[in-house]
Amino acid sequence: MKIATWNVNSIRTRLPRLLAWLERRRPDVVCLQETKVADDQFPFAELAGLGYTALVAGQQTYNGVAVLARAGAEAIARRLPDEGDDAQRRLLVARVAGLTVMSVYGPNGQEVGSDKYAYKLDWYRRFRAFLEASAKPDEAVVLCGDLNIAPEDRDVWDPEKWRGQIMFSDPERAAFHDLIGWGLRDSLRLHRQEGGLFTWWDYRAGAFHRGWGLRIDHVLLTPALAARCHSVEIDRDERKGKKPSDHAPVVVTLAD
DNA sequence: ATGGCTACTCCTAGTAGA
Repeated sequence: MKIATWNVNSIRTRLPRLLAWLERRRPDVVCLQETKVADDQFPFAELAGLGYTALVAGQQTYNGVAVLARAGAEAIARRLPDEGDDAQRRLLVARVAGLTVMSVYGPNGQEVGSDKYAYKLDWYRRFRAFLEASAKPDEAVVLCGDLNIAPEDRDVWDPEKWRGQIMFSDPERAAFHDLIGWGLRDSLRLHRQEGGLFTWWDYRAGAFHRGWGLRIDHVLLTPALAARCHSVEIDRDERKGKKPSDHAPVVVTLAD
């Protein structure tokens, strides 16, 4: 079983690449972030053409998450419990093939010390409480998404330059480790220990070409699923070519 | 070559991303 996560940075702009990638990769479940589209404009028909049903929690212009599945899928939650109808769409929880799948788009935070940074830390506090209230570590839970946090020095192209900056500040890293502490494993680190494994590269200054990346997109697994995790791949090729997202997909393979 | 931002909007300038 293949489970993937990809921040597509607009599903409408990325649709040709997304469809080609789905045809080639054939993942069973895909968590998408930054779809940037209202639910009534989501490209359901194009995805159905490849055999995928889509659950969506979208909004116009900003944010927006989705779960694509080749099997039947049921939405469990589309926002945090304390949020209203006007909430930023950053969370979709689904039941798919006996798994609880969470597509998460963590807030960016803009700059350490800003209002958005405070929102980011508060969002993670509230998400952590939701996780604890709605799931158990001995269940089959897959937390996928663009968390906008690089957990460790080896996840950043230049740790000294990034230390204390947005996505790499100590409180953000603590928020990530607090998720791990609930009972999740960082799937990539089950298999790969080296640095330089990045999932995001800035569009500017030829960052991809120069290897200036961060690992901020993650697939976290509860122990029962970690034991079934064969491999984790970052599809760097999706960052190449015409009109790429600034994020690459991450694909996890689980034994059946 | 993997290339020097991109995508959005009550759209041509301002905001957000990370």
